[in-house]
Amino acid sequence: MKEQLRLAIRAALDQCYSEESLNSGVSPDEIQLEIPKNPDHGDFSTNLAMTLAKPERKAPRKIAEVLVAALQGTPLCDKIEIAGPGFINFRLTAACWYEVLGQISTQGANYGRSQVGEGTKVQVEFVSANPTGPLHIGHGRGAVVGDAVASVLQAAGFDVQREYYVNDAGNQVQTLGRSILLRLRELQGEVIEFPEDGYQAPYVVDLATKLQTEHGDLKEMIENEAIELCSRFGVKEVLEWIEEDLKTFGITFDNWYSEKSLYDRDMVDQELAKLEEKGLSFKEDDALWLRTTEFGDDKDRVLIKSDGSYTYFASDVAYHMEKFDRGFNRVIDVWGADHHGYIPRMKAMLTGLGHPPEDLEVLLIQMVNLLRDGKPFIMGKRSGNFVTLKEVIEEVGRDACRFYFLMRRCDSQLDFDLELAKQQSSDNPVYYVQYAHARVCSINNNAAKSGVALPKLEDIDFSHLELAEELALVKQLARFPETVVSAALSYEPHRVIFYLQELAAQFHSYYNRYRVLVDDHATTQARLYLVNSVRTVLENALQLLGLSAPEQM
RNA sequence: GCGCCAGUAGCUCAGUUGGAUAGAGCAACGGACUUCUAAUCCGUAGGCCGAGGGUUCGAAUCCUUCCUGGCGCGCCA
Repeated sequence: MKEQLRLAIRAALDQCYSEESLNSGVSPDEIQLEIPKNPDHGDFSTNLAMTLAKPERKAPRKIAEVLVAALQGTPLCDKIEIAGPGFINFRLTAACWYEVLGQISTQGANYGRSQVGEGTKVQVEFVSANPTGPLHIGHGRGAVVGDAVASVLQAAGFDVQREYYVNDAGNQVQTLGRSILLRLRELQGEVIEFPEDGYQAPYVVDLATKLQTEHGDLKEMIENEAIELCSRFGVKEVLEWIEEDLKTFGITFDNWYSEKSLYDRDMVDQELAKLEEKGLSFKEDDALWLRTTEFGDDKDRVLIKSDGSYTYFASDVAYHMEKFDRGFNRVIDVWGADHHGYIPRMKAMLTGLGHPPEDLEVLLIQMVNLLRDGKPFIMGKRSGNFVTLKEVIEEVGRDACRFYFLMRRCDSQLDFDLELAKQQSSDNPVYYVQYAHARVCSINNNAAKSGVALPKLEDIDFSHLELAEELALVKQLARFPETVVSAALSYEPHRVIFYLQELAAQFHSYYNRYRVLVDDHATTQARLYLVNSVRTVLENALQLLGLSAPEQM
């Protein structure tokens, strides 16, 4: 709808130039068309005349007059007006709007999908929590946002892969192994002194218990081998927990990428060699450094320490280089905001390799402050005092939890109060939206009971949808596809949440004021058709965000 | 000290990427169920968009200097 109008405006502009009623010849790449806040200003509005004022050296309103004259006779519009400092306001014909209902019906579950991504290969890497303990609430936020960003990109026509990077090679994994081994000895009656920096949480004891039944007491093994076995066992077990928790949260990955496999395949050395070849790294004080300062970082960074071991950064560099080797045009990383200091060095690395820095987009997820009755929980894996994601989902519910995380922009902090989330669950916005969907289903049931079948497009007489509220609903439905596109291009899935709330509000209001099933058959059919279009869009949007669309509540 | 993010109604947050009179939910107050589900709707009230300066036809939005809160600044992961 918007695009058709845009084409008409461009044609009019060209016409003005060929008639020499305008002379600058300036043709903007994209004609800005916005939906005015004030409905009196029409369905769409453009500032074109104002942007042309300078090159044309004429008053904006004069230019607008010329453009409007050229636009007369377009079948799309009822009314074209010049307003304010030089806006041109368009009101589209009702017939034009009702075409949207036809589109929704023919496209069904695909309504809202588009091809603006043109199949560009995008990878979204998210969660990627260390496999040393269960996911907590902060991971949950990153998980939901990453998943929703991936979904929204898919809907906009990008070719998306979801990946989880498993840090199964570092010191943390060693620490987990040592912790398990100590707990194992403790189980066998030894008195041990558990170190400060070990994992103190009770789940480590669970892991030790399970290991004992599967592998025995490990008394025959030498210490290093025992730790290695404990590490591998722990990582495997914890990853299963993580995968399971994410699954109950509705999240699955296309690929689990092991850091250890990078070393096993010698990838780290190979990628580092490429950097050396390009003169991007250098040796100093027995260590190997990456020259990131040349590309905007404030310090050069160590890849290989003077003792010969690799830094975490080394495998990260290799990992990201390999992402592009795998053919992704764009790579999106979802990180906790506490890692923001790593962005400059990662971008520097890519720039050095000749990639534009925009090829890597890092979404920073701000912290979640978990509260209960207004009191903060102290988080921290080692202290053992944390609430797992699993517990939160069980307590608050999957849909409410996802909705809550998606409601705010990811770069603002979030207070998550468990008691509040539960207490407010009856007027939690997620139920508000889902209720709208359930209500349409209920109308359908009642229609069926009184023998009214769901009408087909060709049976509808749209002249029976003459109420202002009905037209407004159709306009809101028409906005869904562009909402998805803007959410995708800006990596902001919360836009879809706000869209859903607006659509549900409009529907509830309409529902309260008018009846769908009335005596007049033609009106009933038209309204039934309209509310089912609403239902389709609600369902598509909910599904896009991994939320359920219940038929009754 | 340097850097990143945030600061909008009493609270939690939106604000179409620079547009017209700054919006919603919760909380407060007043109304609406013999009619398709009241998990709903209608109405009232609530603002120095953290502060100052700048950019232009036009700023909550852009540039700058401060203030407040959070998070980073290792040959840790």
